[in-house]
Amino acid sequence: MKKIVLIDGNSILCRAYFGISDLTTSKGVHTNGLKGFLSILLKLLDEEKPDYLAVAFDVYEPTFRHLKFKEYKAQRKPMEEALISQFPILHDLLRAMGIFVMEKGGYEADDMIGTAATVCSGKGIDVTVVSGDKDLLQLASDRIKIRIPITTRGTTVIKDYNNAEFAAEFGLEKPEMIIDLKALMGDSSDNYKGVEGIGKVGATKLLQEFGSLDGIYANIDKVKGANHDKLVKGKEDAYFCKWLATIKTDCDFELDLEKLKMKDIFTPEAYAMCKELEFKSLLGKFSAEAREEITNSNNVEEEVPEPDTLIVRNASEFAGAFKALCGEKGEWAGISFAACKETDGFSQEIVAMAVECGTKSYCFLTESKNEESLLISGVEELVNSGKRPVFCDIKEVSEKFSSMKERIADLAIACYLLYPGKNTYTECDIVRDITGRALPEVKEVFGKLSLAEAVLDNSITGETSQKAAELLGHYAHGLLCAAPKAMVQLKEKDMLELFNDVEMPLLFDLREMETAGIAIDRKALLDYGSYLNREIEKEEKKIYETAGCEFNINSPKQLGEVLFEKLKLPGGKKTKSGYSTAADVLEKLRIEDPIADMILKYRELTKLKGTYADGMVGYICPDGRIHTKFNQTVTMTGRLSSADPNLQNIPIRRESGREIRKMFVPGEGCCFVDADYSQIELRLLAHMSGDESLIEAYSEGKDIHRITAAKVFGIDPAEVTKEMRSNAKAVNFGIIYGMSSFGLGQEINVSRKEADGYIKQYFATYPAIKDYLDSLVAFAKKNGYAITMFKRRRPVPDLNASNFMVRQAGERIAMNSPIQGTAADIMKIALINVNRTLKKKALKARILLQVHDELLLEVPFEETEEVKKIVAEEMMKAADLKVKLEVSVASGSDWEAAH
DNA sequence: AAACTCACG
DNA sequence: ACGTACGTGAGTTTT
Repeated sequence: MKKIVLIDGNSILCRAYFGISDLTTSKGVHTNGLKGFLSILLKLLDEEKPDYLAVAFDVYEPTFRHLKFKEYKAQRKPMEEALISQFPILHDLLRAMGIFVMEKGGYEADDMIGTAATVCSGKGIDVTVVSGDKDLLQLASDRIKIRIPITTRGTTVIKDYNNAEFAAEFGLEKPEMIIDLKALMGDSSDNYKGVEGIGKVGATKLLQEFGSLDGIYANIDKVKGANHDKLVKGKEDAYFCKWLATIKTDCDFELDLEKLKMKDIFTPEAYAMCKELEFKSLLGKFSAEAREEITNSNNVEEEVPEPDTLIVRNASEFAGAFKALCGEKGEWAGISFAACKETDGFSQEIVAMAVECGTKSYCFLTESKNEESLLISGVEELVNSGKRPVFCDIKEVSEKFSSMKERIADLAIACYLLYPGKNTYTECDIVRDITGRALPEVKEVFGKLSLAEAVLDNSITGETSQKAAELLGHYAHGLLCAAPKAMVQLKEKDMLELFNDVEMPLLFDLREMETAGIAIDRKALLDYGSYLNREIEKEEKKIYETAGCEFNINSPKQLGEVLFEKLKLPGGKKTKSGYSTAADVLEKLRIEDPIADMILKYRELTKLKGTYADGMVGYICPDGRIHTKFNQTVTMTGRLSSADPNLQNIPIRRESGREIRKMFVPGEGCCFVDADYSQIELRLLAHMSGDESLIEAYSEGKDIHRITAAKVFGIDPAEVTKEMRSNAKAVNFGIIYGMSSFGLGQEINVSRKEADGYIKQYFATYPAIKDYLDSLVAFAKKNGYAITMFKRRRPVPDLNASNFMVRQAGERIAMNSPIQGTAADIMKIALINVNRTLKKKALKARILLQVHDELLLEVPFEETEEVKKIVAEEMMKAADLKVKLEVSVASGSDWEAAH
């Protein structure tokens, strides 16, 4: 049996466009709709594996049904430019993929699909029609399946309809009855009203009784009550809408199935377009041949001619090469390198390094540790001759270059400041974003091999390492070209200080923290792990008994079935693939069934064991310490992130979890000093909004949540109850998050309306805050980005989006980012200054961790008091605000005790 | 690879 | 009628 897929191009592109938040290439081409379209297309092809494929588009002509309806044109909003611009690109992309595009002047996509579907099903071909429009459902039959993708939260689920499924959803017998349904109820998205006063429910009832529109009017006397008059009055509209909604199945065009035959869509042309559109995740799907053809035909114009990279394998020639580089003109030395992991688990060894200055380019390949140090001193020489080395992502080897840290620029970080929110900051990304030049990714050239592995490849021909050296040369060249441009862009955006005085120095401090690592009590961890194991087994047994069956509690799918089907507990669908079993749902089920508590307990225990007890053990290095990575180019707001393992989410809120925290311990002869900002974000809100009453509350050292509660509830601070205070606290948090009444209500378990009252009261109490938050949204709307006190920017998408949800999300981002981001800036400054002071005073204390508003240090006992003072002071004076930045400092013999 | 859940600020 | 707090990373299951 042959199979054909017919796609309604207009409708799917529009759906994708409105379903996915704005996305542009580095050149500003909008691609969100295209991306969504492609992901739907690929998913479909994967599922359907059709023999034939066509995508239909409208070609607008005045003969179109909907245009004949006068109001259509008048009331329908014009399509946005960002959407319109994606149509021609989609056409090109489909052609590049060898996919047949169906379009013919005077025909709507609907009608061509209707016709093609009818013709094909007549020929005994299975038909799948894909559209975002439910009108198409009228075509459904046993041989014609309609699939409607629904994009929510950036992801797409495809809903299928054949005869039976249609009946189940609409309560109507035959799919073609949707025409009459629409005739009666109208279609708001296409802006026609049908019979006034009759909606979905009424229309369905009428059709169930009379079978069709004709049936209703033939028996109009049998219709009683208000509906009778409505129907009589709206008869003309109804038949007009019926005509509008009816899809033609007899268009006059030839369907040449030969042209619709599926071929390989991953062509070289498609590869070129995907690359241009920066659909990186897609590139991997193309074969090597498809990629090859295009890289060869890819000749970009060069501003600076790229010198050939000379490969230097002989250590005795290293010095001469560096000397030659020193003699070149220009401020910058572009440097790319390949490094491989050492056995200690956190160091790296540089095995190859390409350096380009002016017109000379060398790639040094090392054979021993000794040669690595020759490279470092070579770079030092370059710096001494006045050059500034420019790297991409130097942090993990930065300690090797610490003698010249003031001169180094890391373009990965520059690029992060200029374009935060990108997934990666590889040489290729940076060079493309800053200079527009395309370079191949390591992955594209070497596949699974890392760059260092390619360098070290010792096959007889040496071809692989040769290739790696050349690639490094290209990267060094790209960095050299990009460096001055990046600096200009930073200057234009007033971020040079942030770059030079905060982010660049910080990188070296972060590396010191990573290198220091933190000691953990391995035995205690293992003991706790086995204790947890016993508890988990107990809880597991109880759950199986209560449920009356054994199942995988970790599987939300199975758990959902047990809770909501077997045990019939109340709770509807919440996620797209079934029931939600998240903590807040289970929380509400506690009164219904004790199993909810058991599952919560089980989750708590397994989380502790899996992620923390067992999880941490796997990260302990030979030195007995855990060396996390502090990522500096990940978050949208300017915060750091921690990974491998994440030490910024070690439990603290619950007693059982605090046990884990107790196992983080100081090294020999040391204690921990822990310092954290108290309510830094709220204090920043007070400062940045300039709200007098909030500033005053802080300067008088008052309990801010209590004060807020008193003001919001209009009572004396002394009368504030525990519950009122905790609700006010939630309001204060909500403000920082750009709160909605729904979200607040959810959080503190009151109705949306009640929450709305709190918010109104809050803003009445602190009017300057309302004005300030509005001004943040206005700023972002005007400029397209949010900004922190220290000039860090974050693009804010979609403040003009037509989709209400998307727009609201944008507003929350506009309000939250300056606050969260400024707090992050201040902590970074504090961290740098603390470390600087420790070194100046030749103290042995070391910073180990940063947890957003907290610093954890390992301090020799004798330094404790001095370090406590230094940390508190440096943190407090990291920024000069209208309110004092309060810092609480403590010391202790484990992390829990010190906090 | 994506979805879900949950740990932290 | 929609379906919601801001910012992360990791482990498990499902596709």
